[in-house]
Amino acid sequence: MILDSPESRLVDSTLINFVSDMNLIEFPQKYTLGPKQQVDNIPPSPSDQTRLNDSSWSRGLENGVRTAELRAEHLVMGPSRYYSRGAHGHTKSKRRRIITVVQRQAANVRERKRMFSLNEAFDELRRKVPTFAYEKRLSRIETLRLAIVYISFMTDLLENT
DNA sequence: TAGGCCATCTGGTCCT
DNA sequence: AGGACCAGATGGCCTA
Repeated sequence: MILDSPESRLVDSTLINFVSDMNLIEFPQKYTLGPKQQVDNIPPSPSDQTRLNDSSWSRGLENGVRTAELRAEHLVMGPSRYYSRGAHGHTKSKRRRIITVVQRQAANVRERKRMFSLNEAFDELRRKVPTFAYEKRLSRIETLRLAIVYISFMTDLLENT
């Protein structure tokens, strides 16, 4: 967080104390980049333009493909259609929605895009909450909790000035 | 090695 | 009918 004006510097030092005092975040003993950053250098799949900035696209895709292969034996009742198993597998389902493999794949792509936009929002939120530069990347739950505390802190600050 | 975190797939439900 | 949203399941990666 870079702030230039005197007021901003005051707020900035306050924020540093705020972050230091917080018990919410457990600061790591080591501040080195983990091997996960190496994974981030894996080139994106050229076939999917929506995943250009997704760090774990490659391994996730491989994982997903394997998962899909494992489940295909149970879920695919034919060469090109998926059948719903119902809420508990054996109970009678209200509506059985039959979709084609193409529809299932399209739904998977939509879901990936949806999760990607969700993660973009998390990244934006990470940039808004104060952390030390050398701190490890906040997890999603840590980001949410820190944002809650940060908003409460700033609200109190405004009310008391 | 266990646990945390994450990406993805999947099917159910809701909404347009 | 089809898309959005959600939660459960699964497996990989990383760290203590």
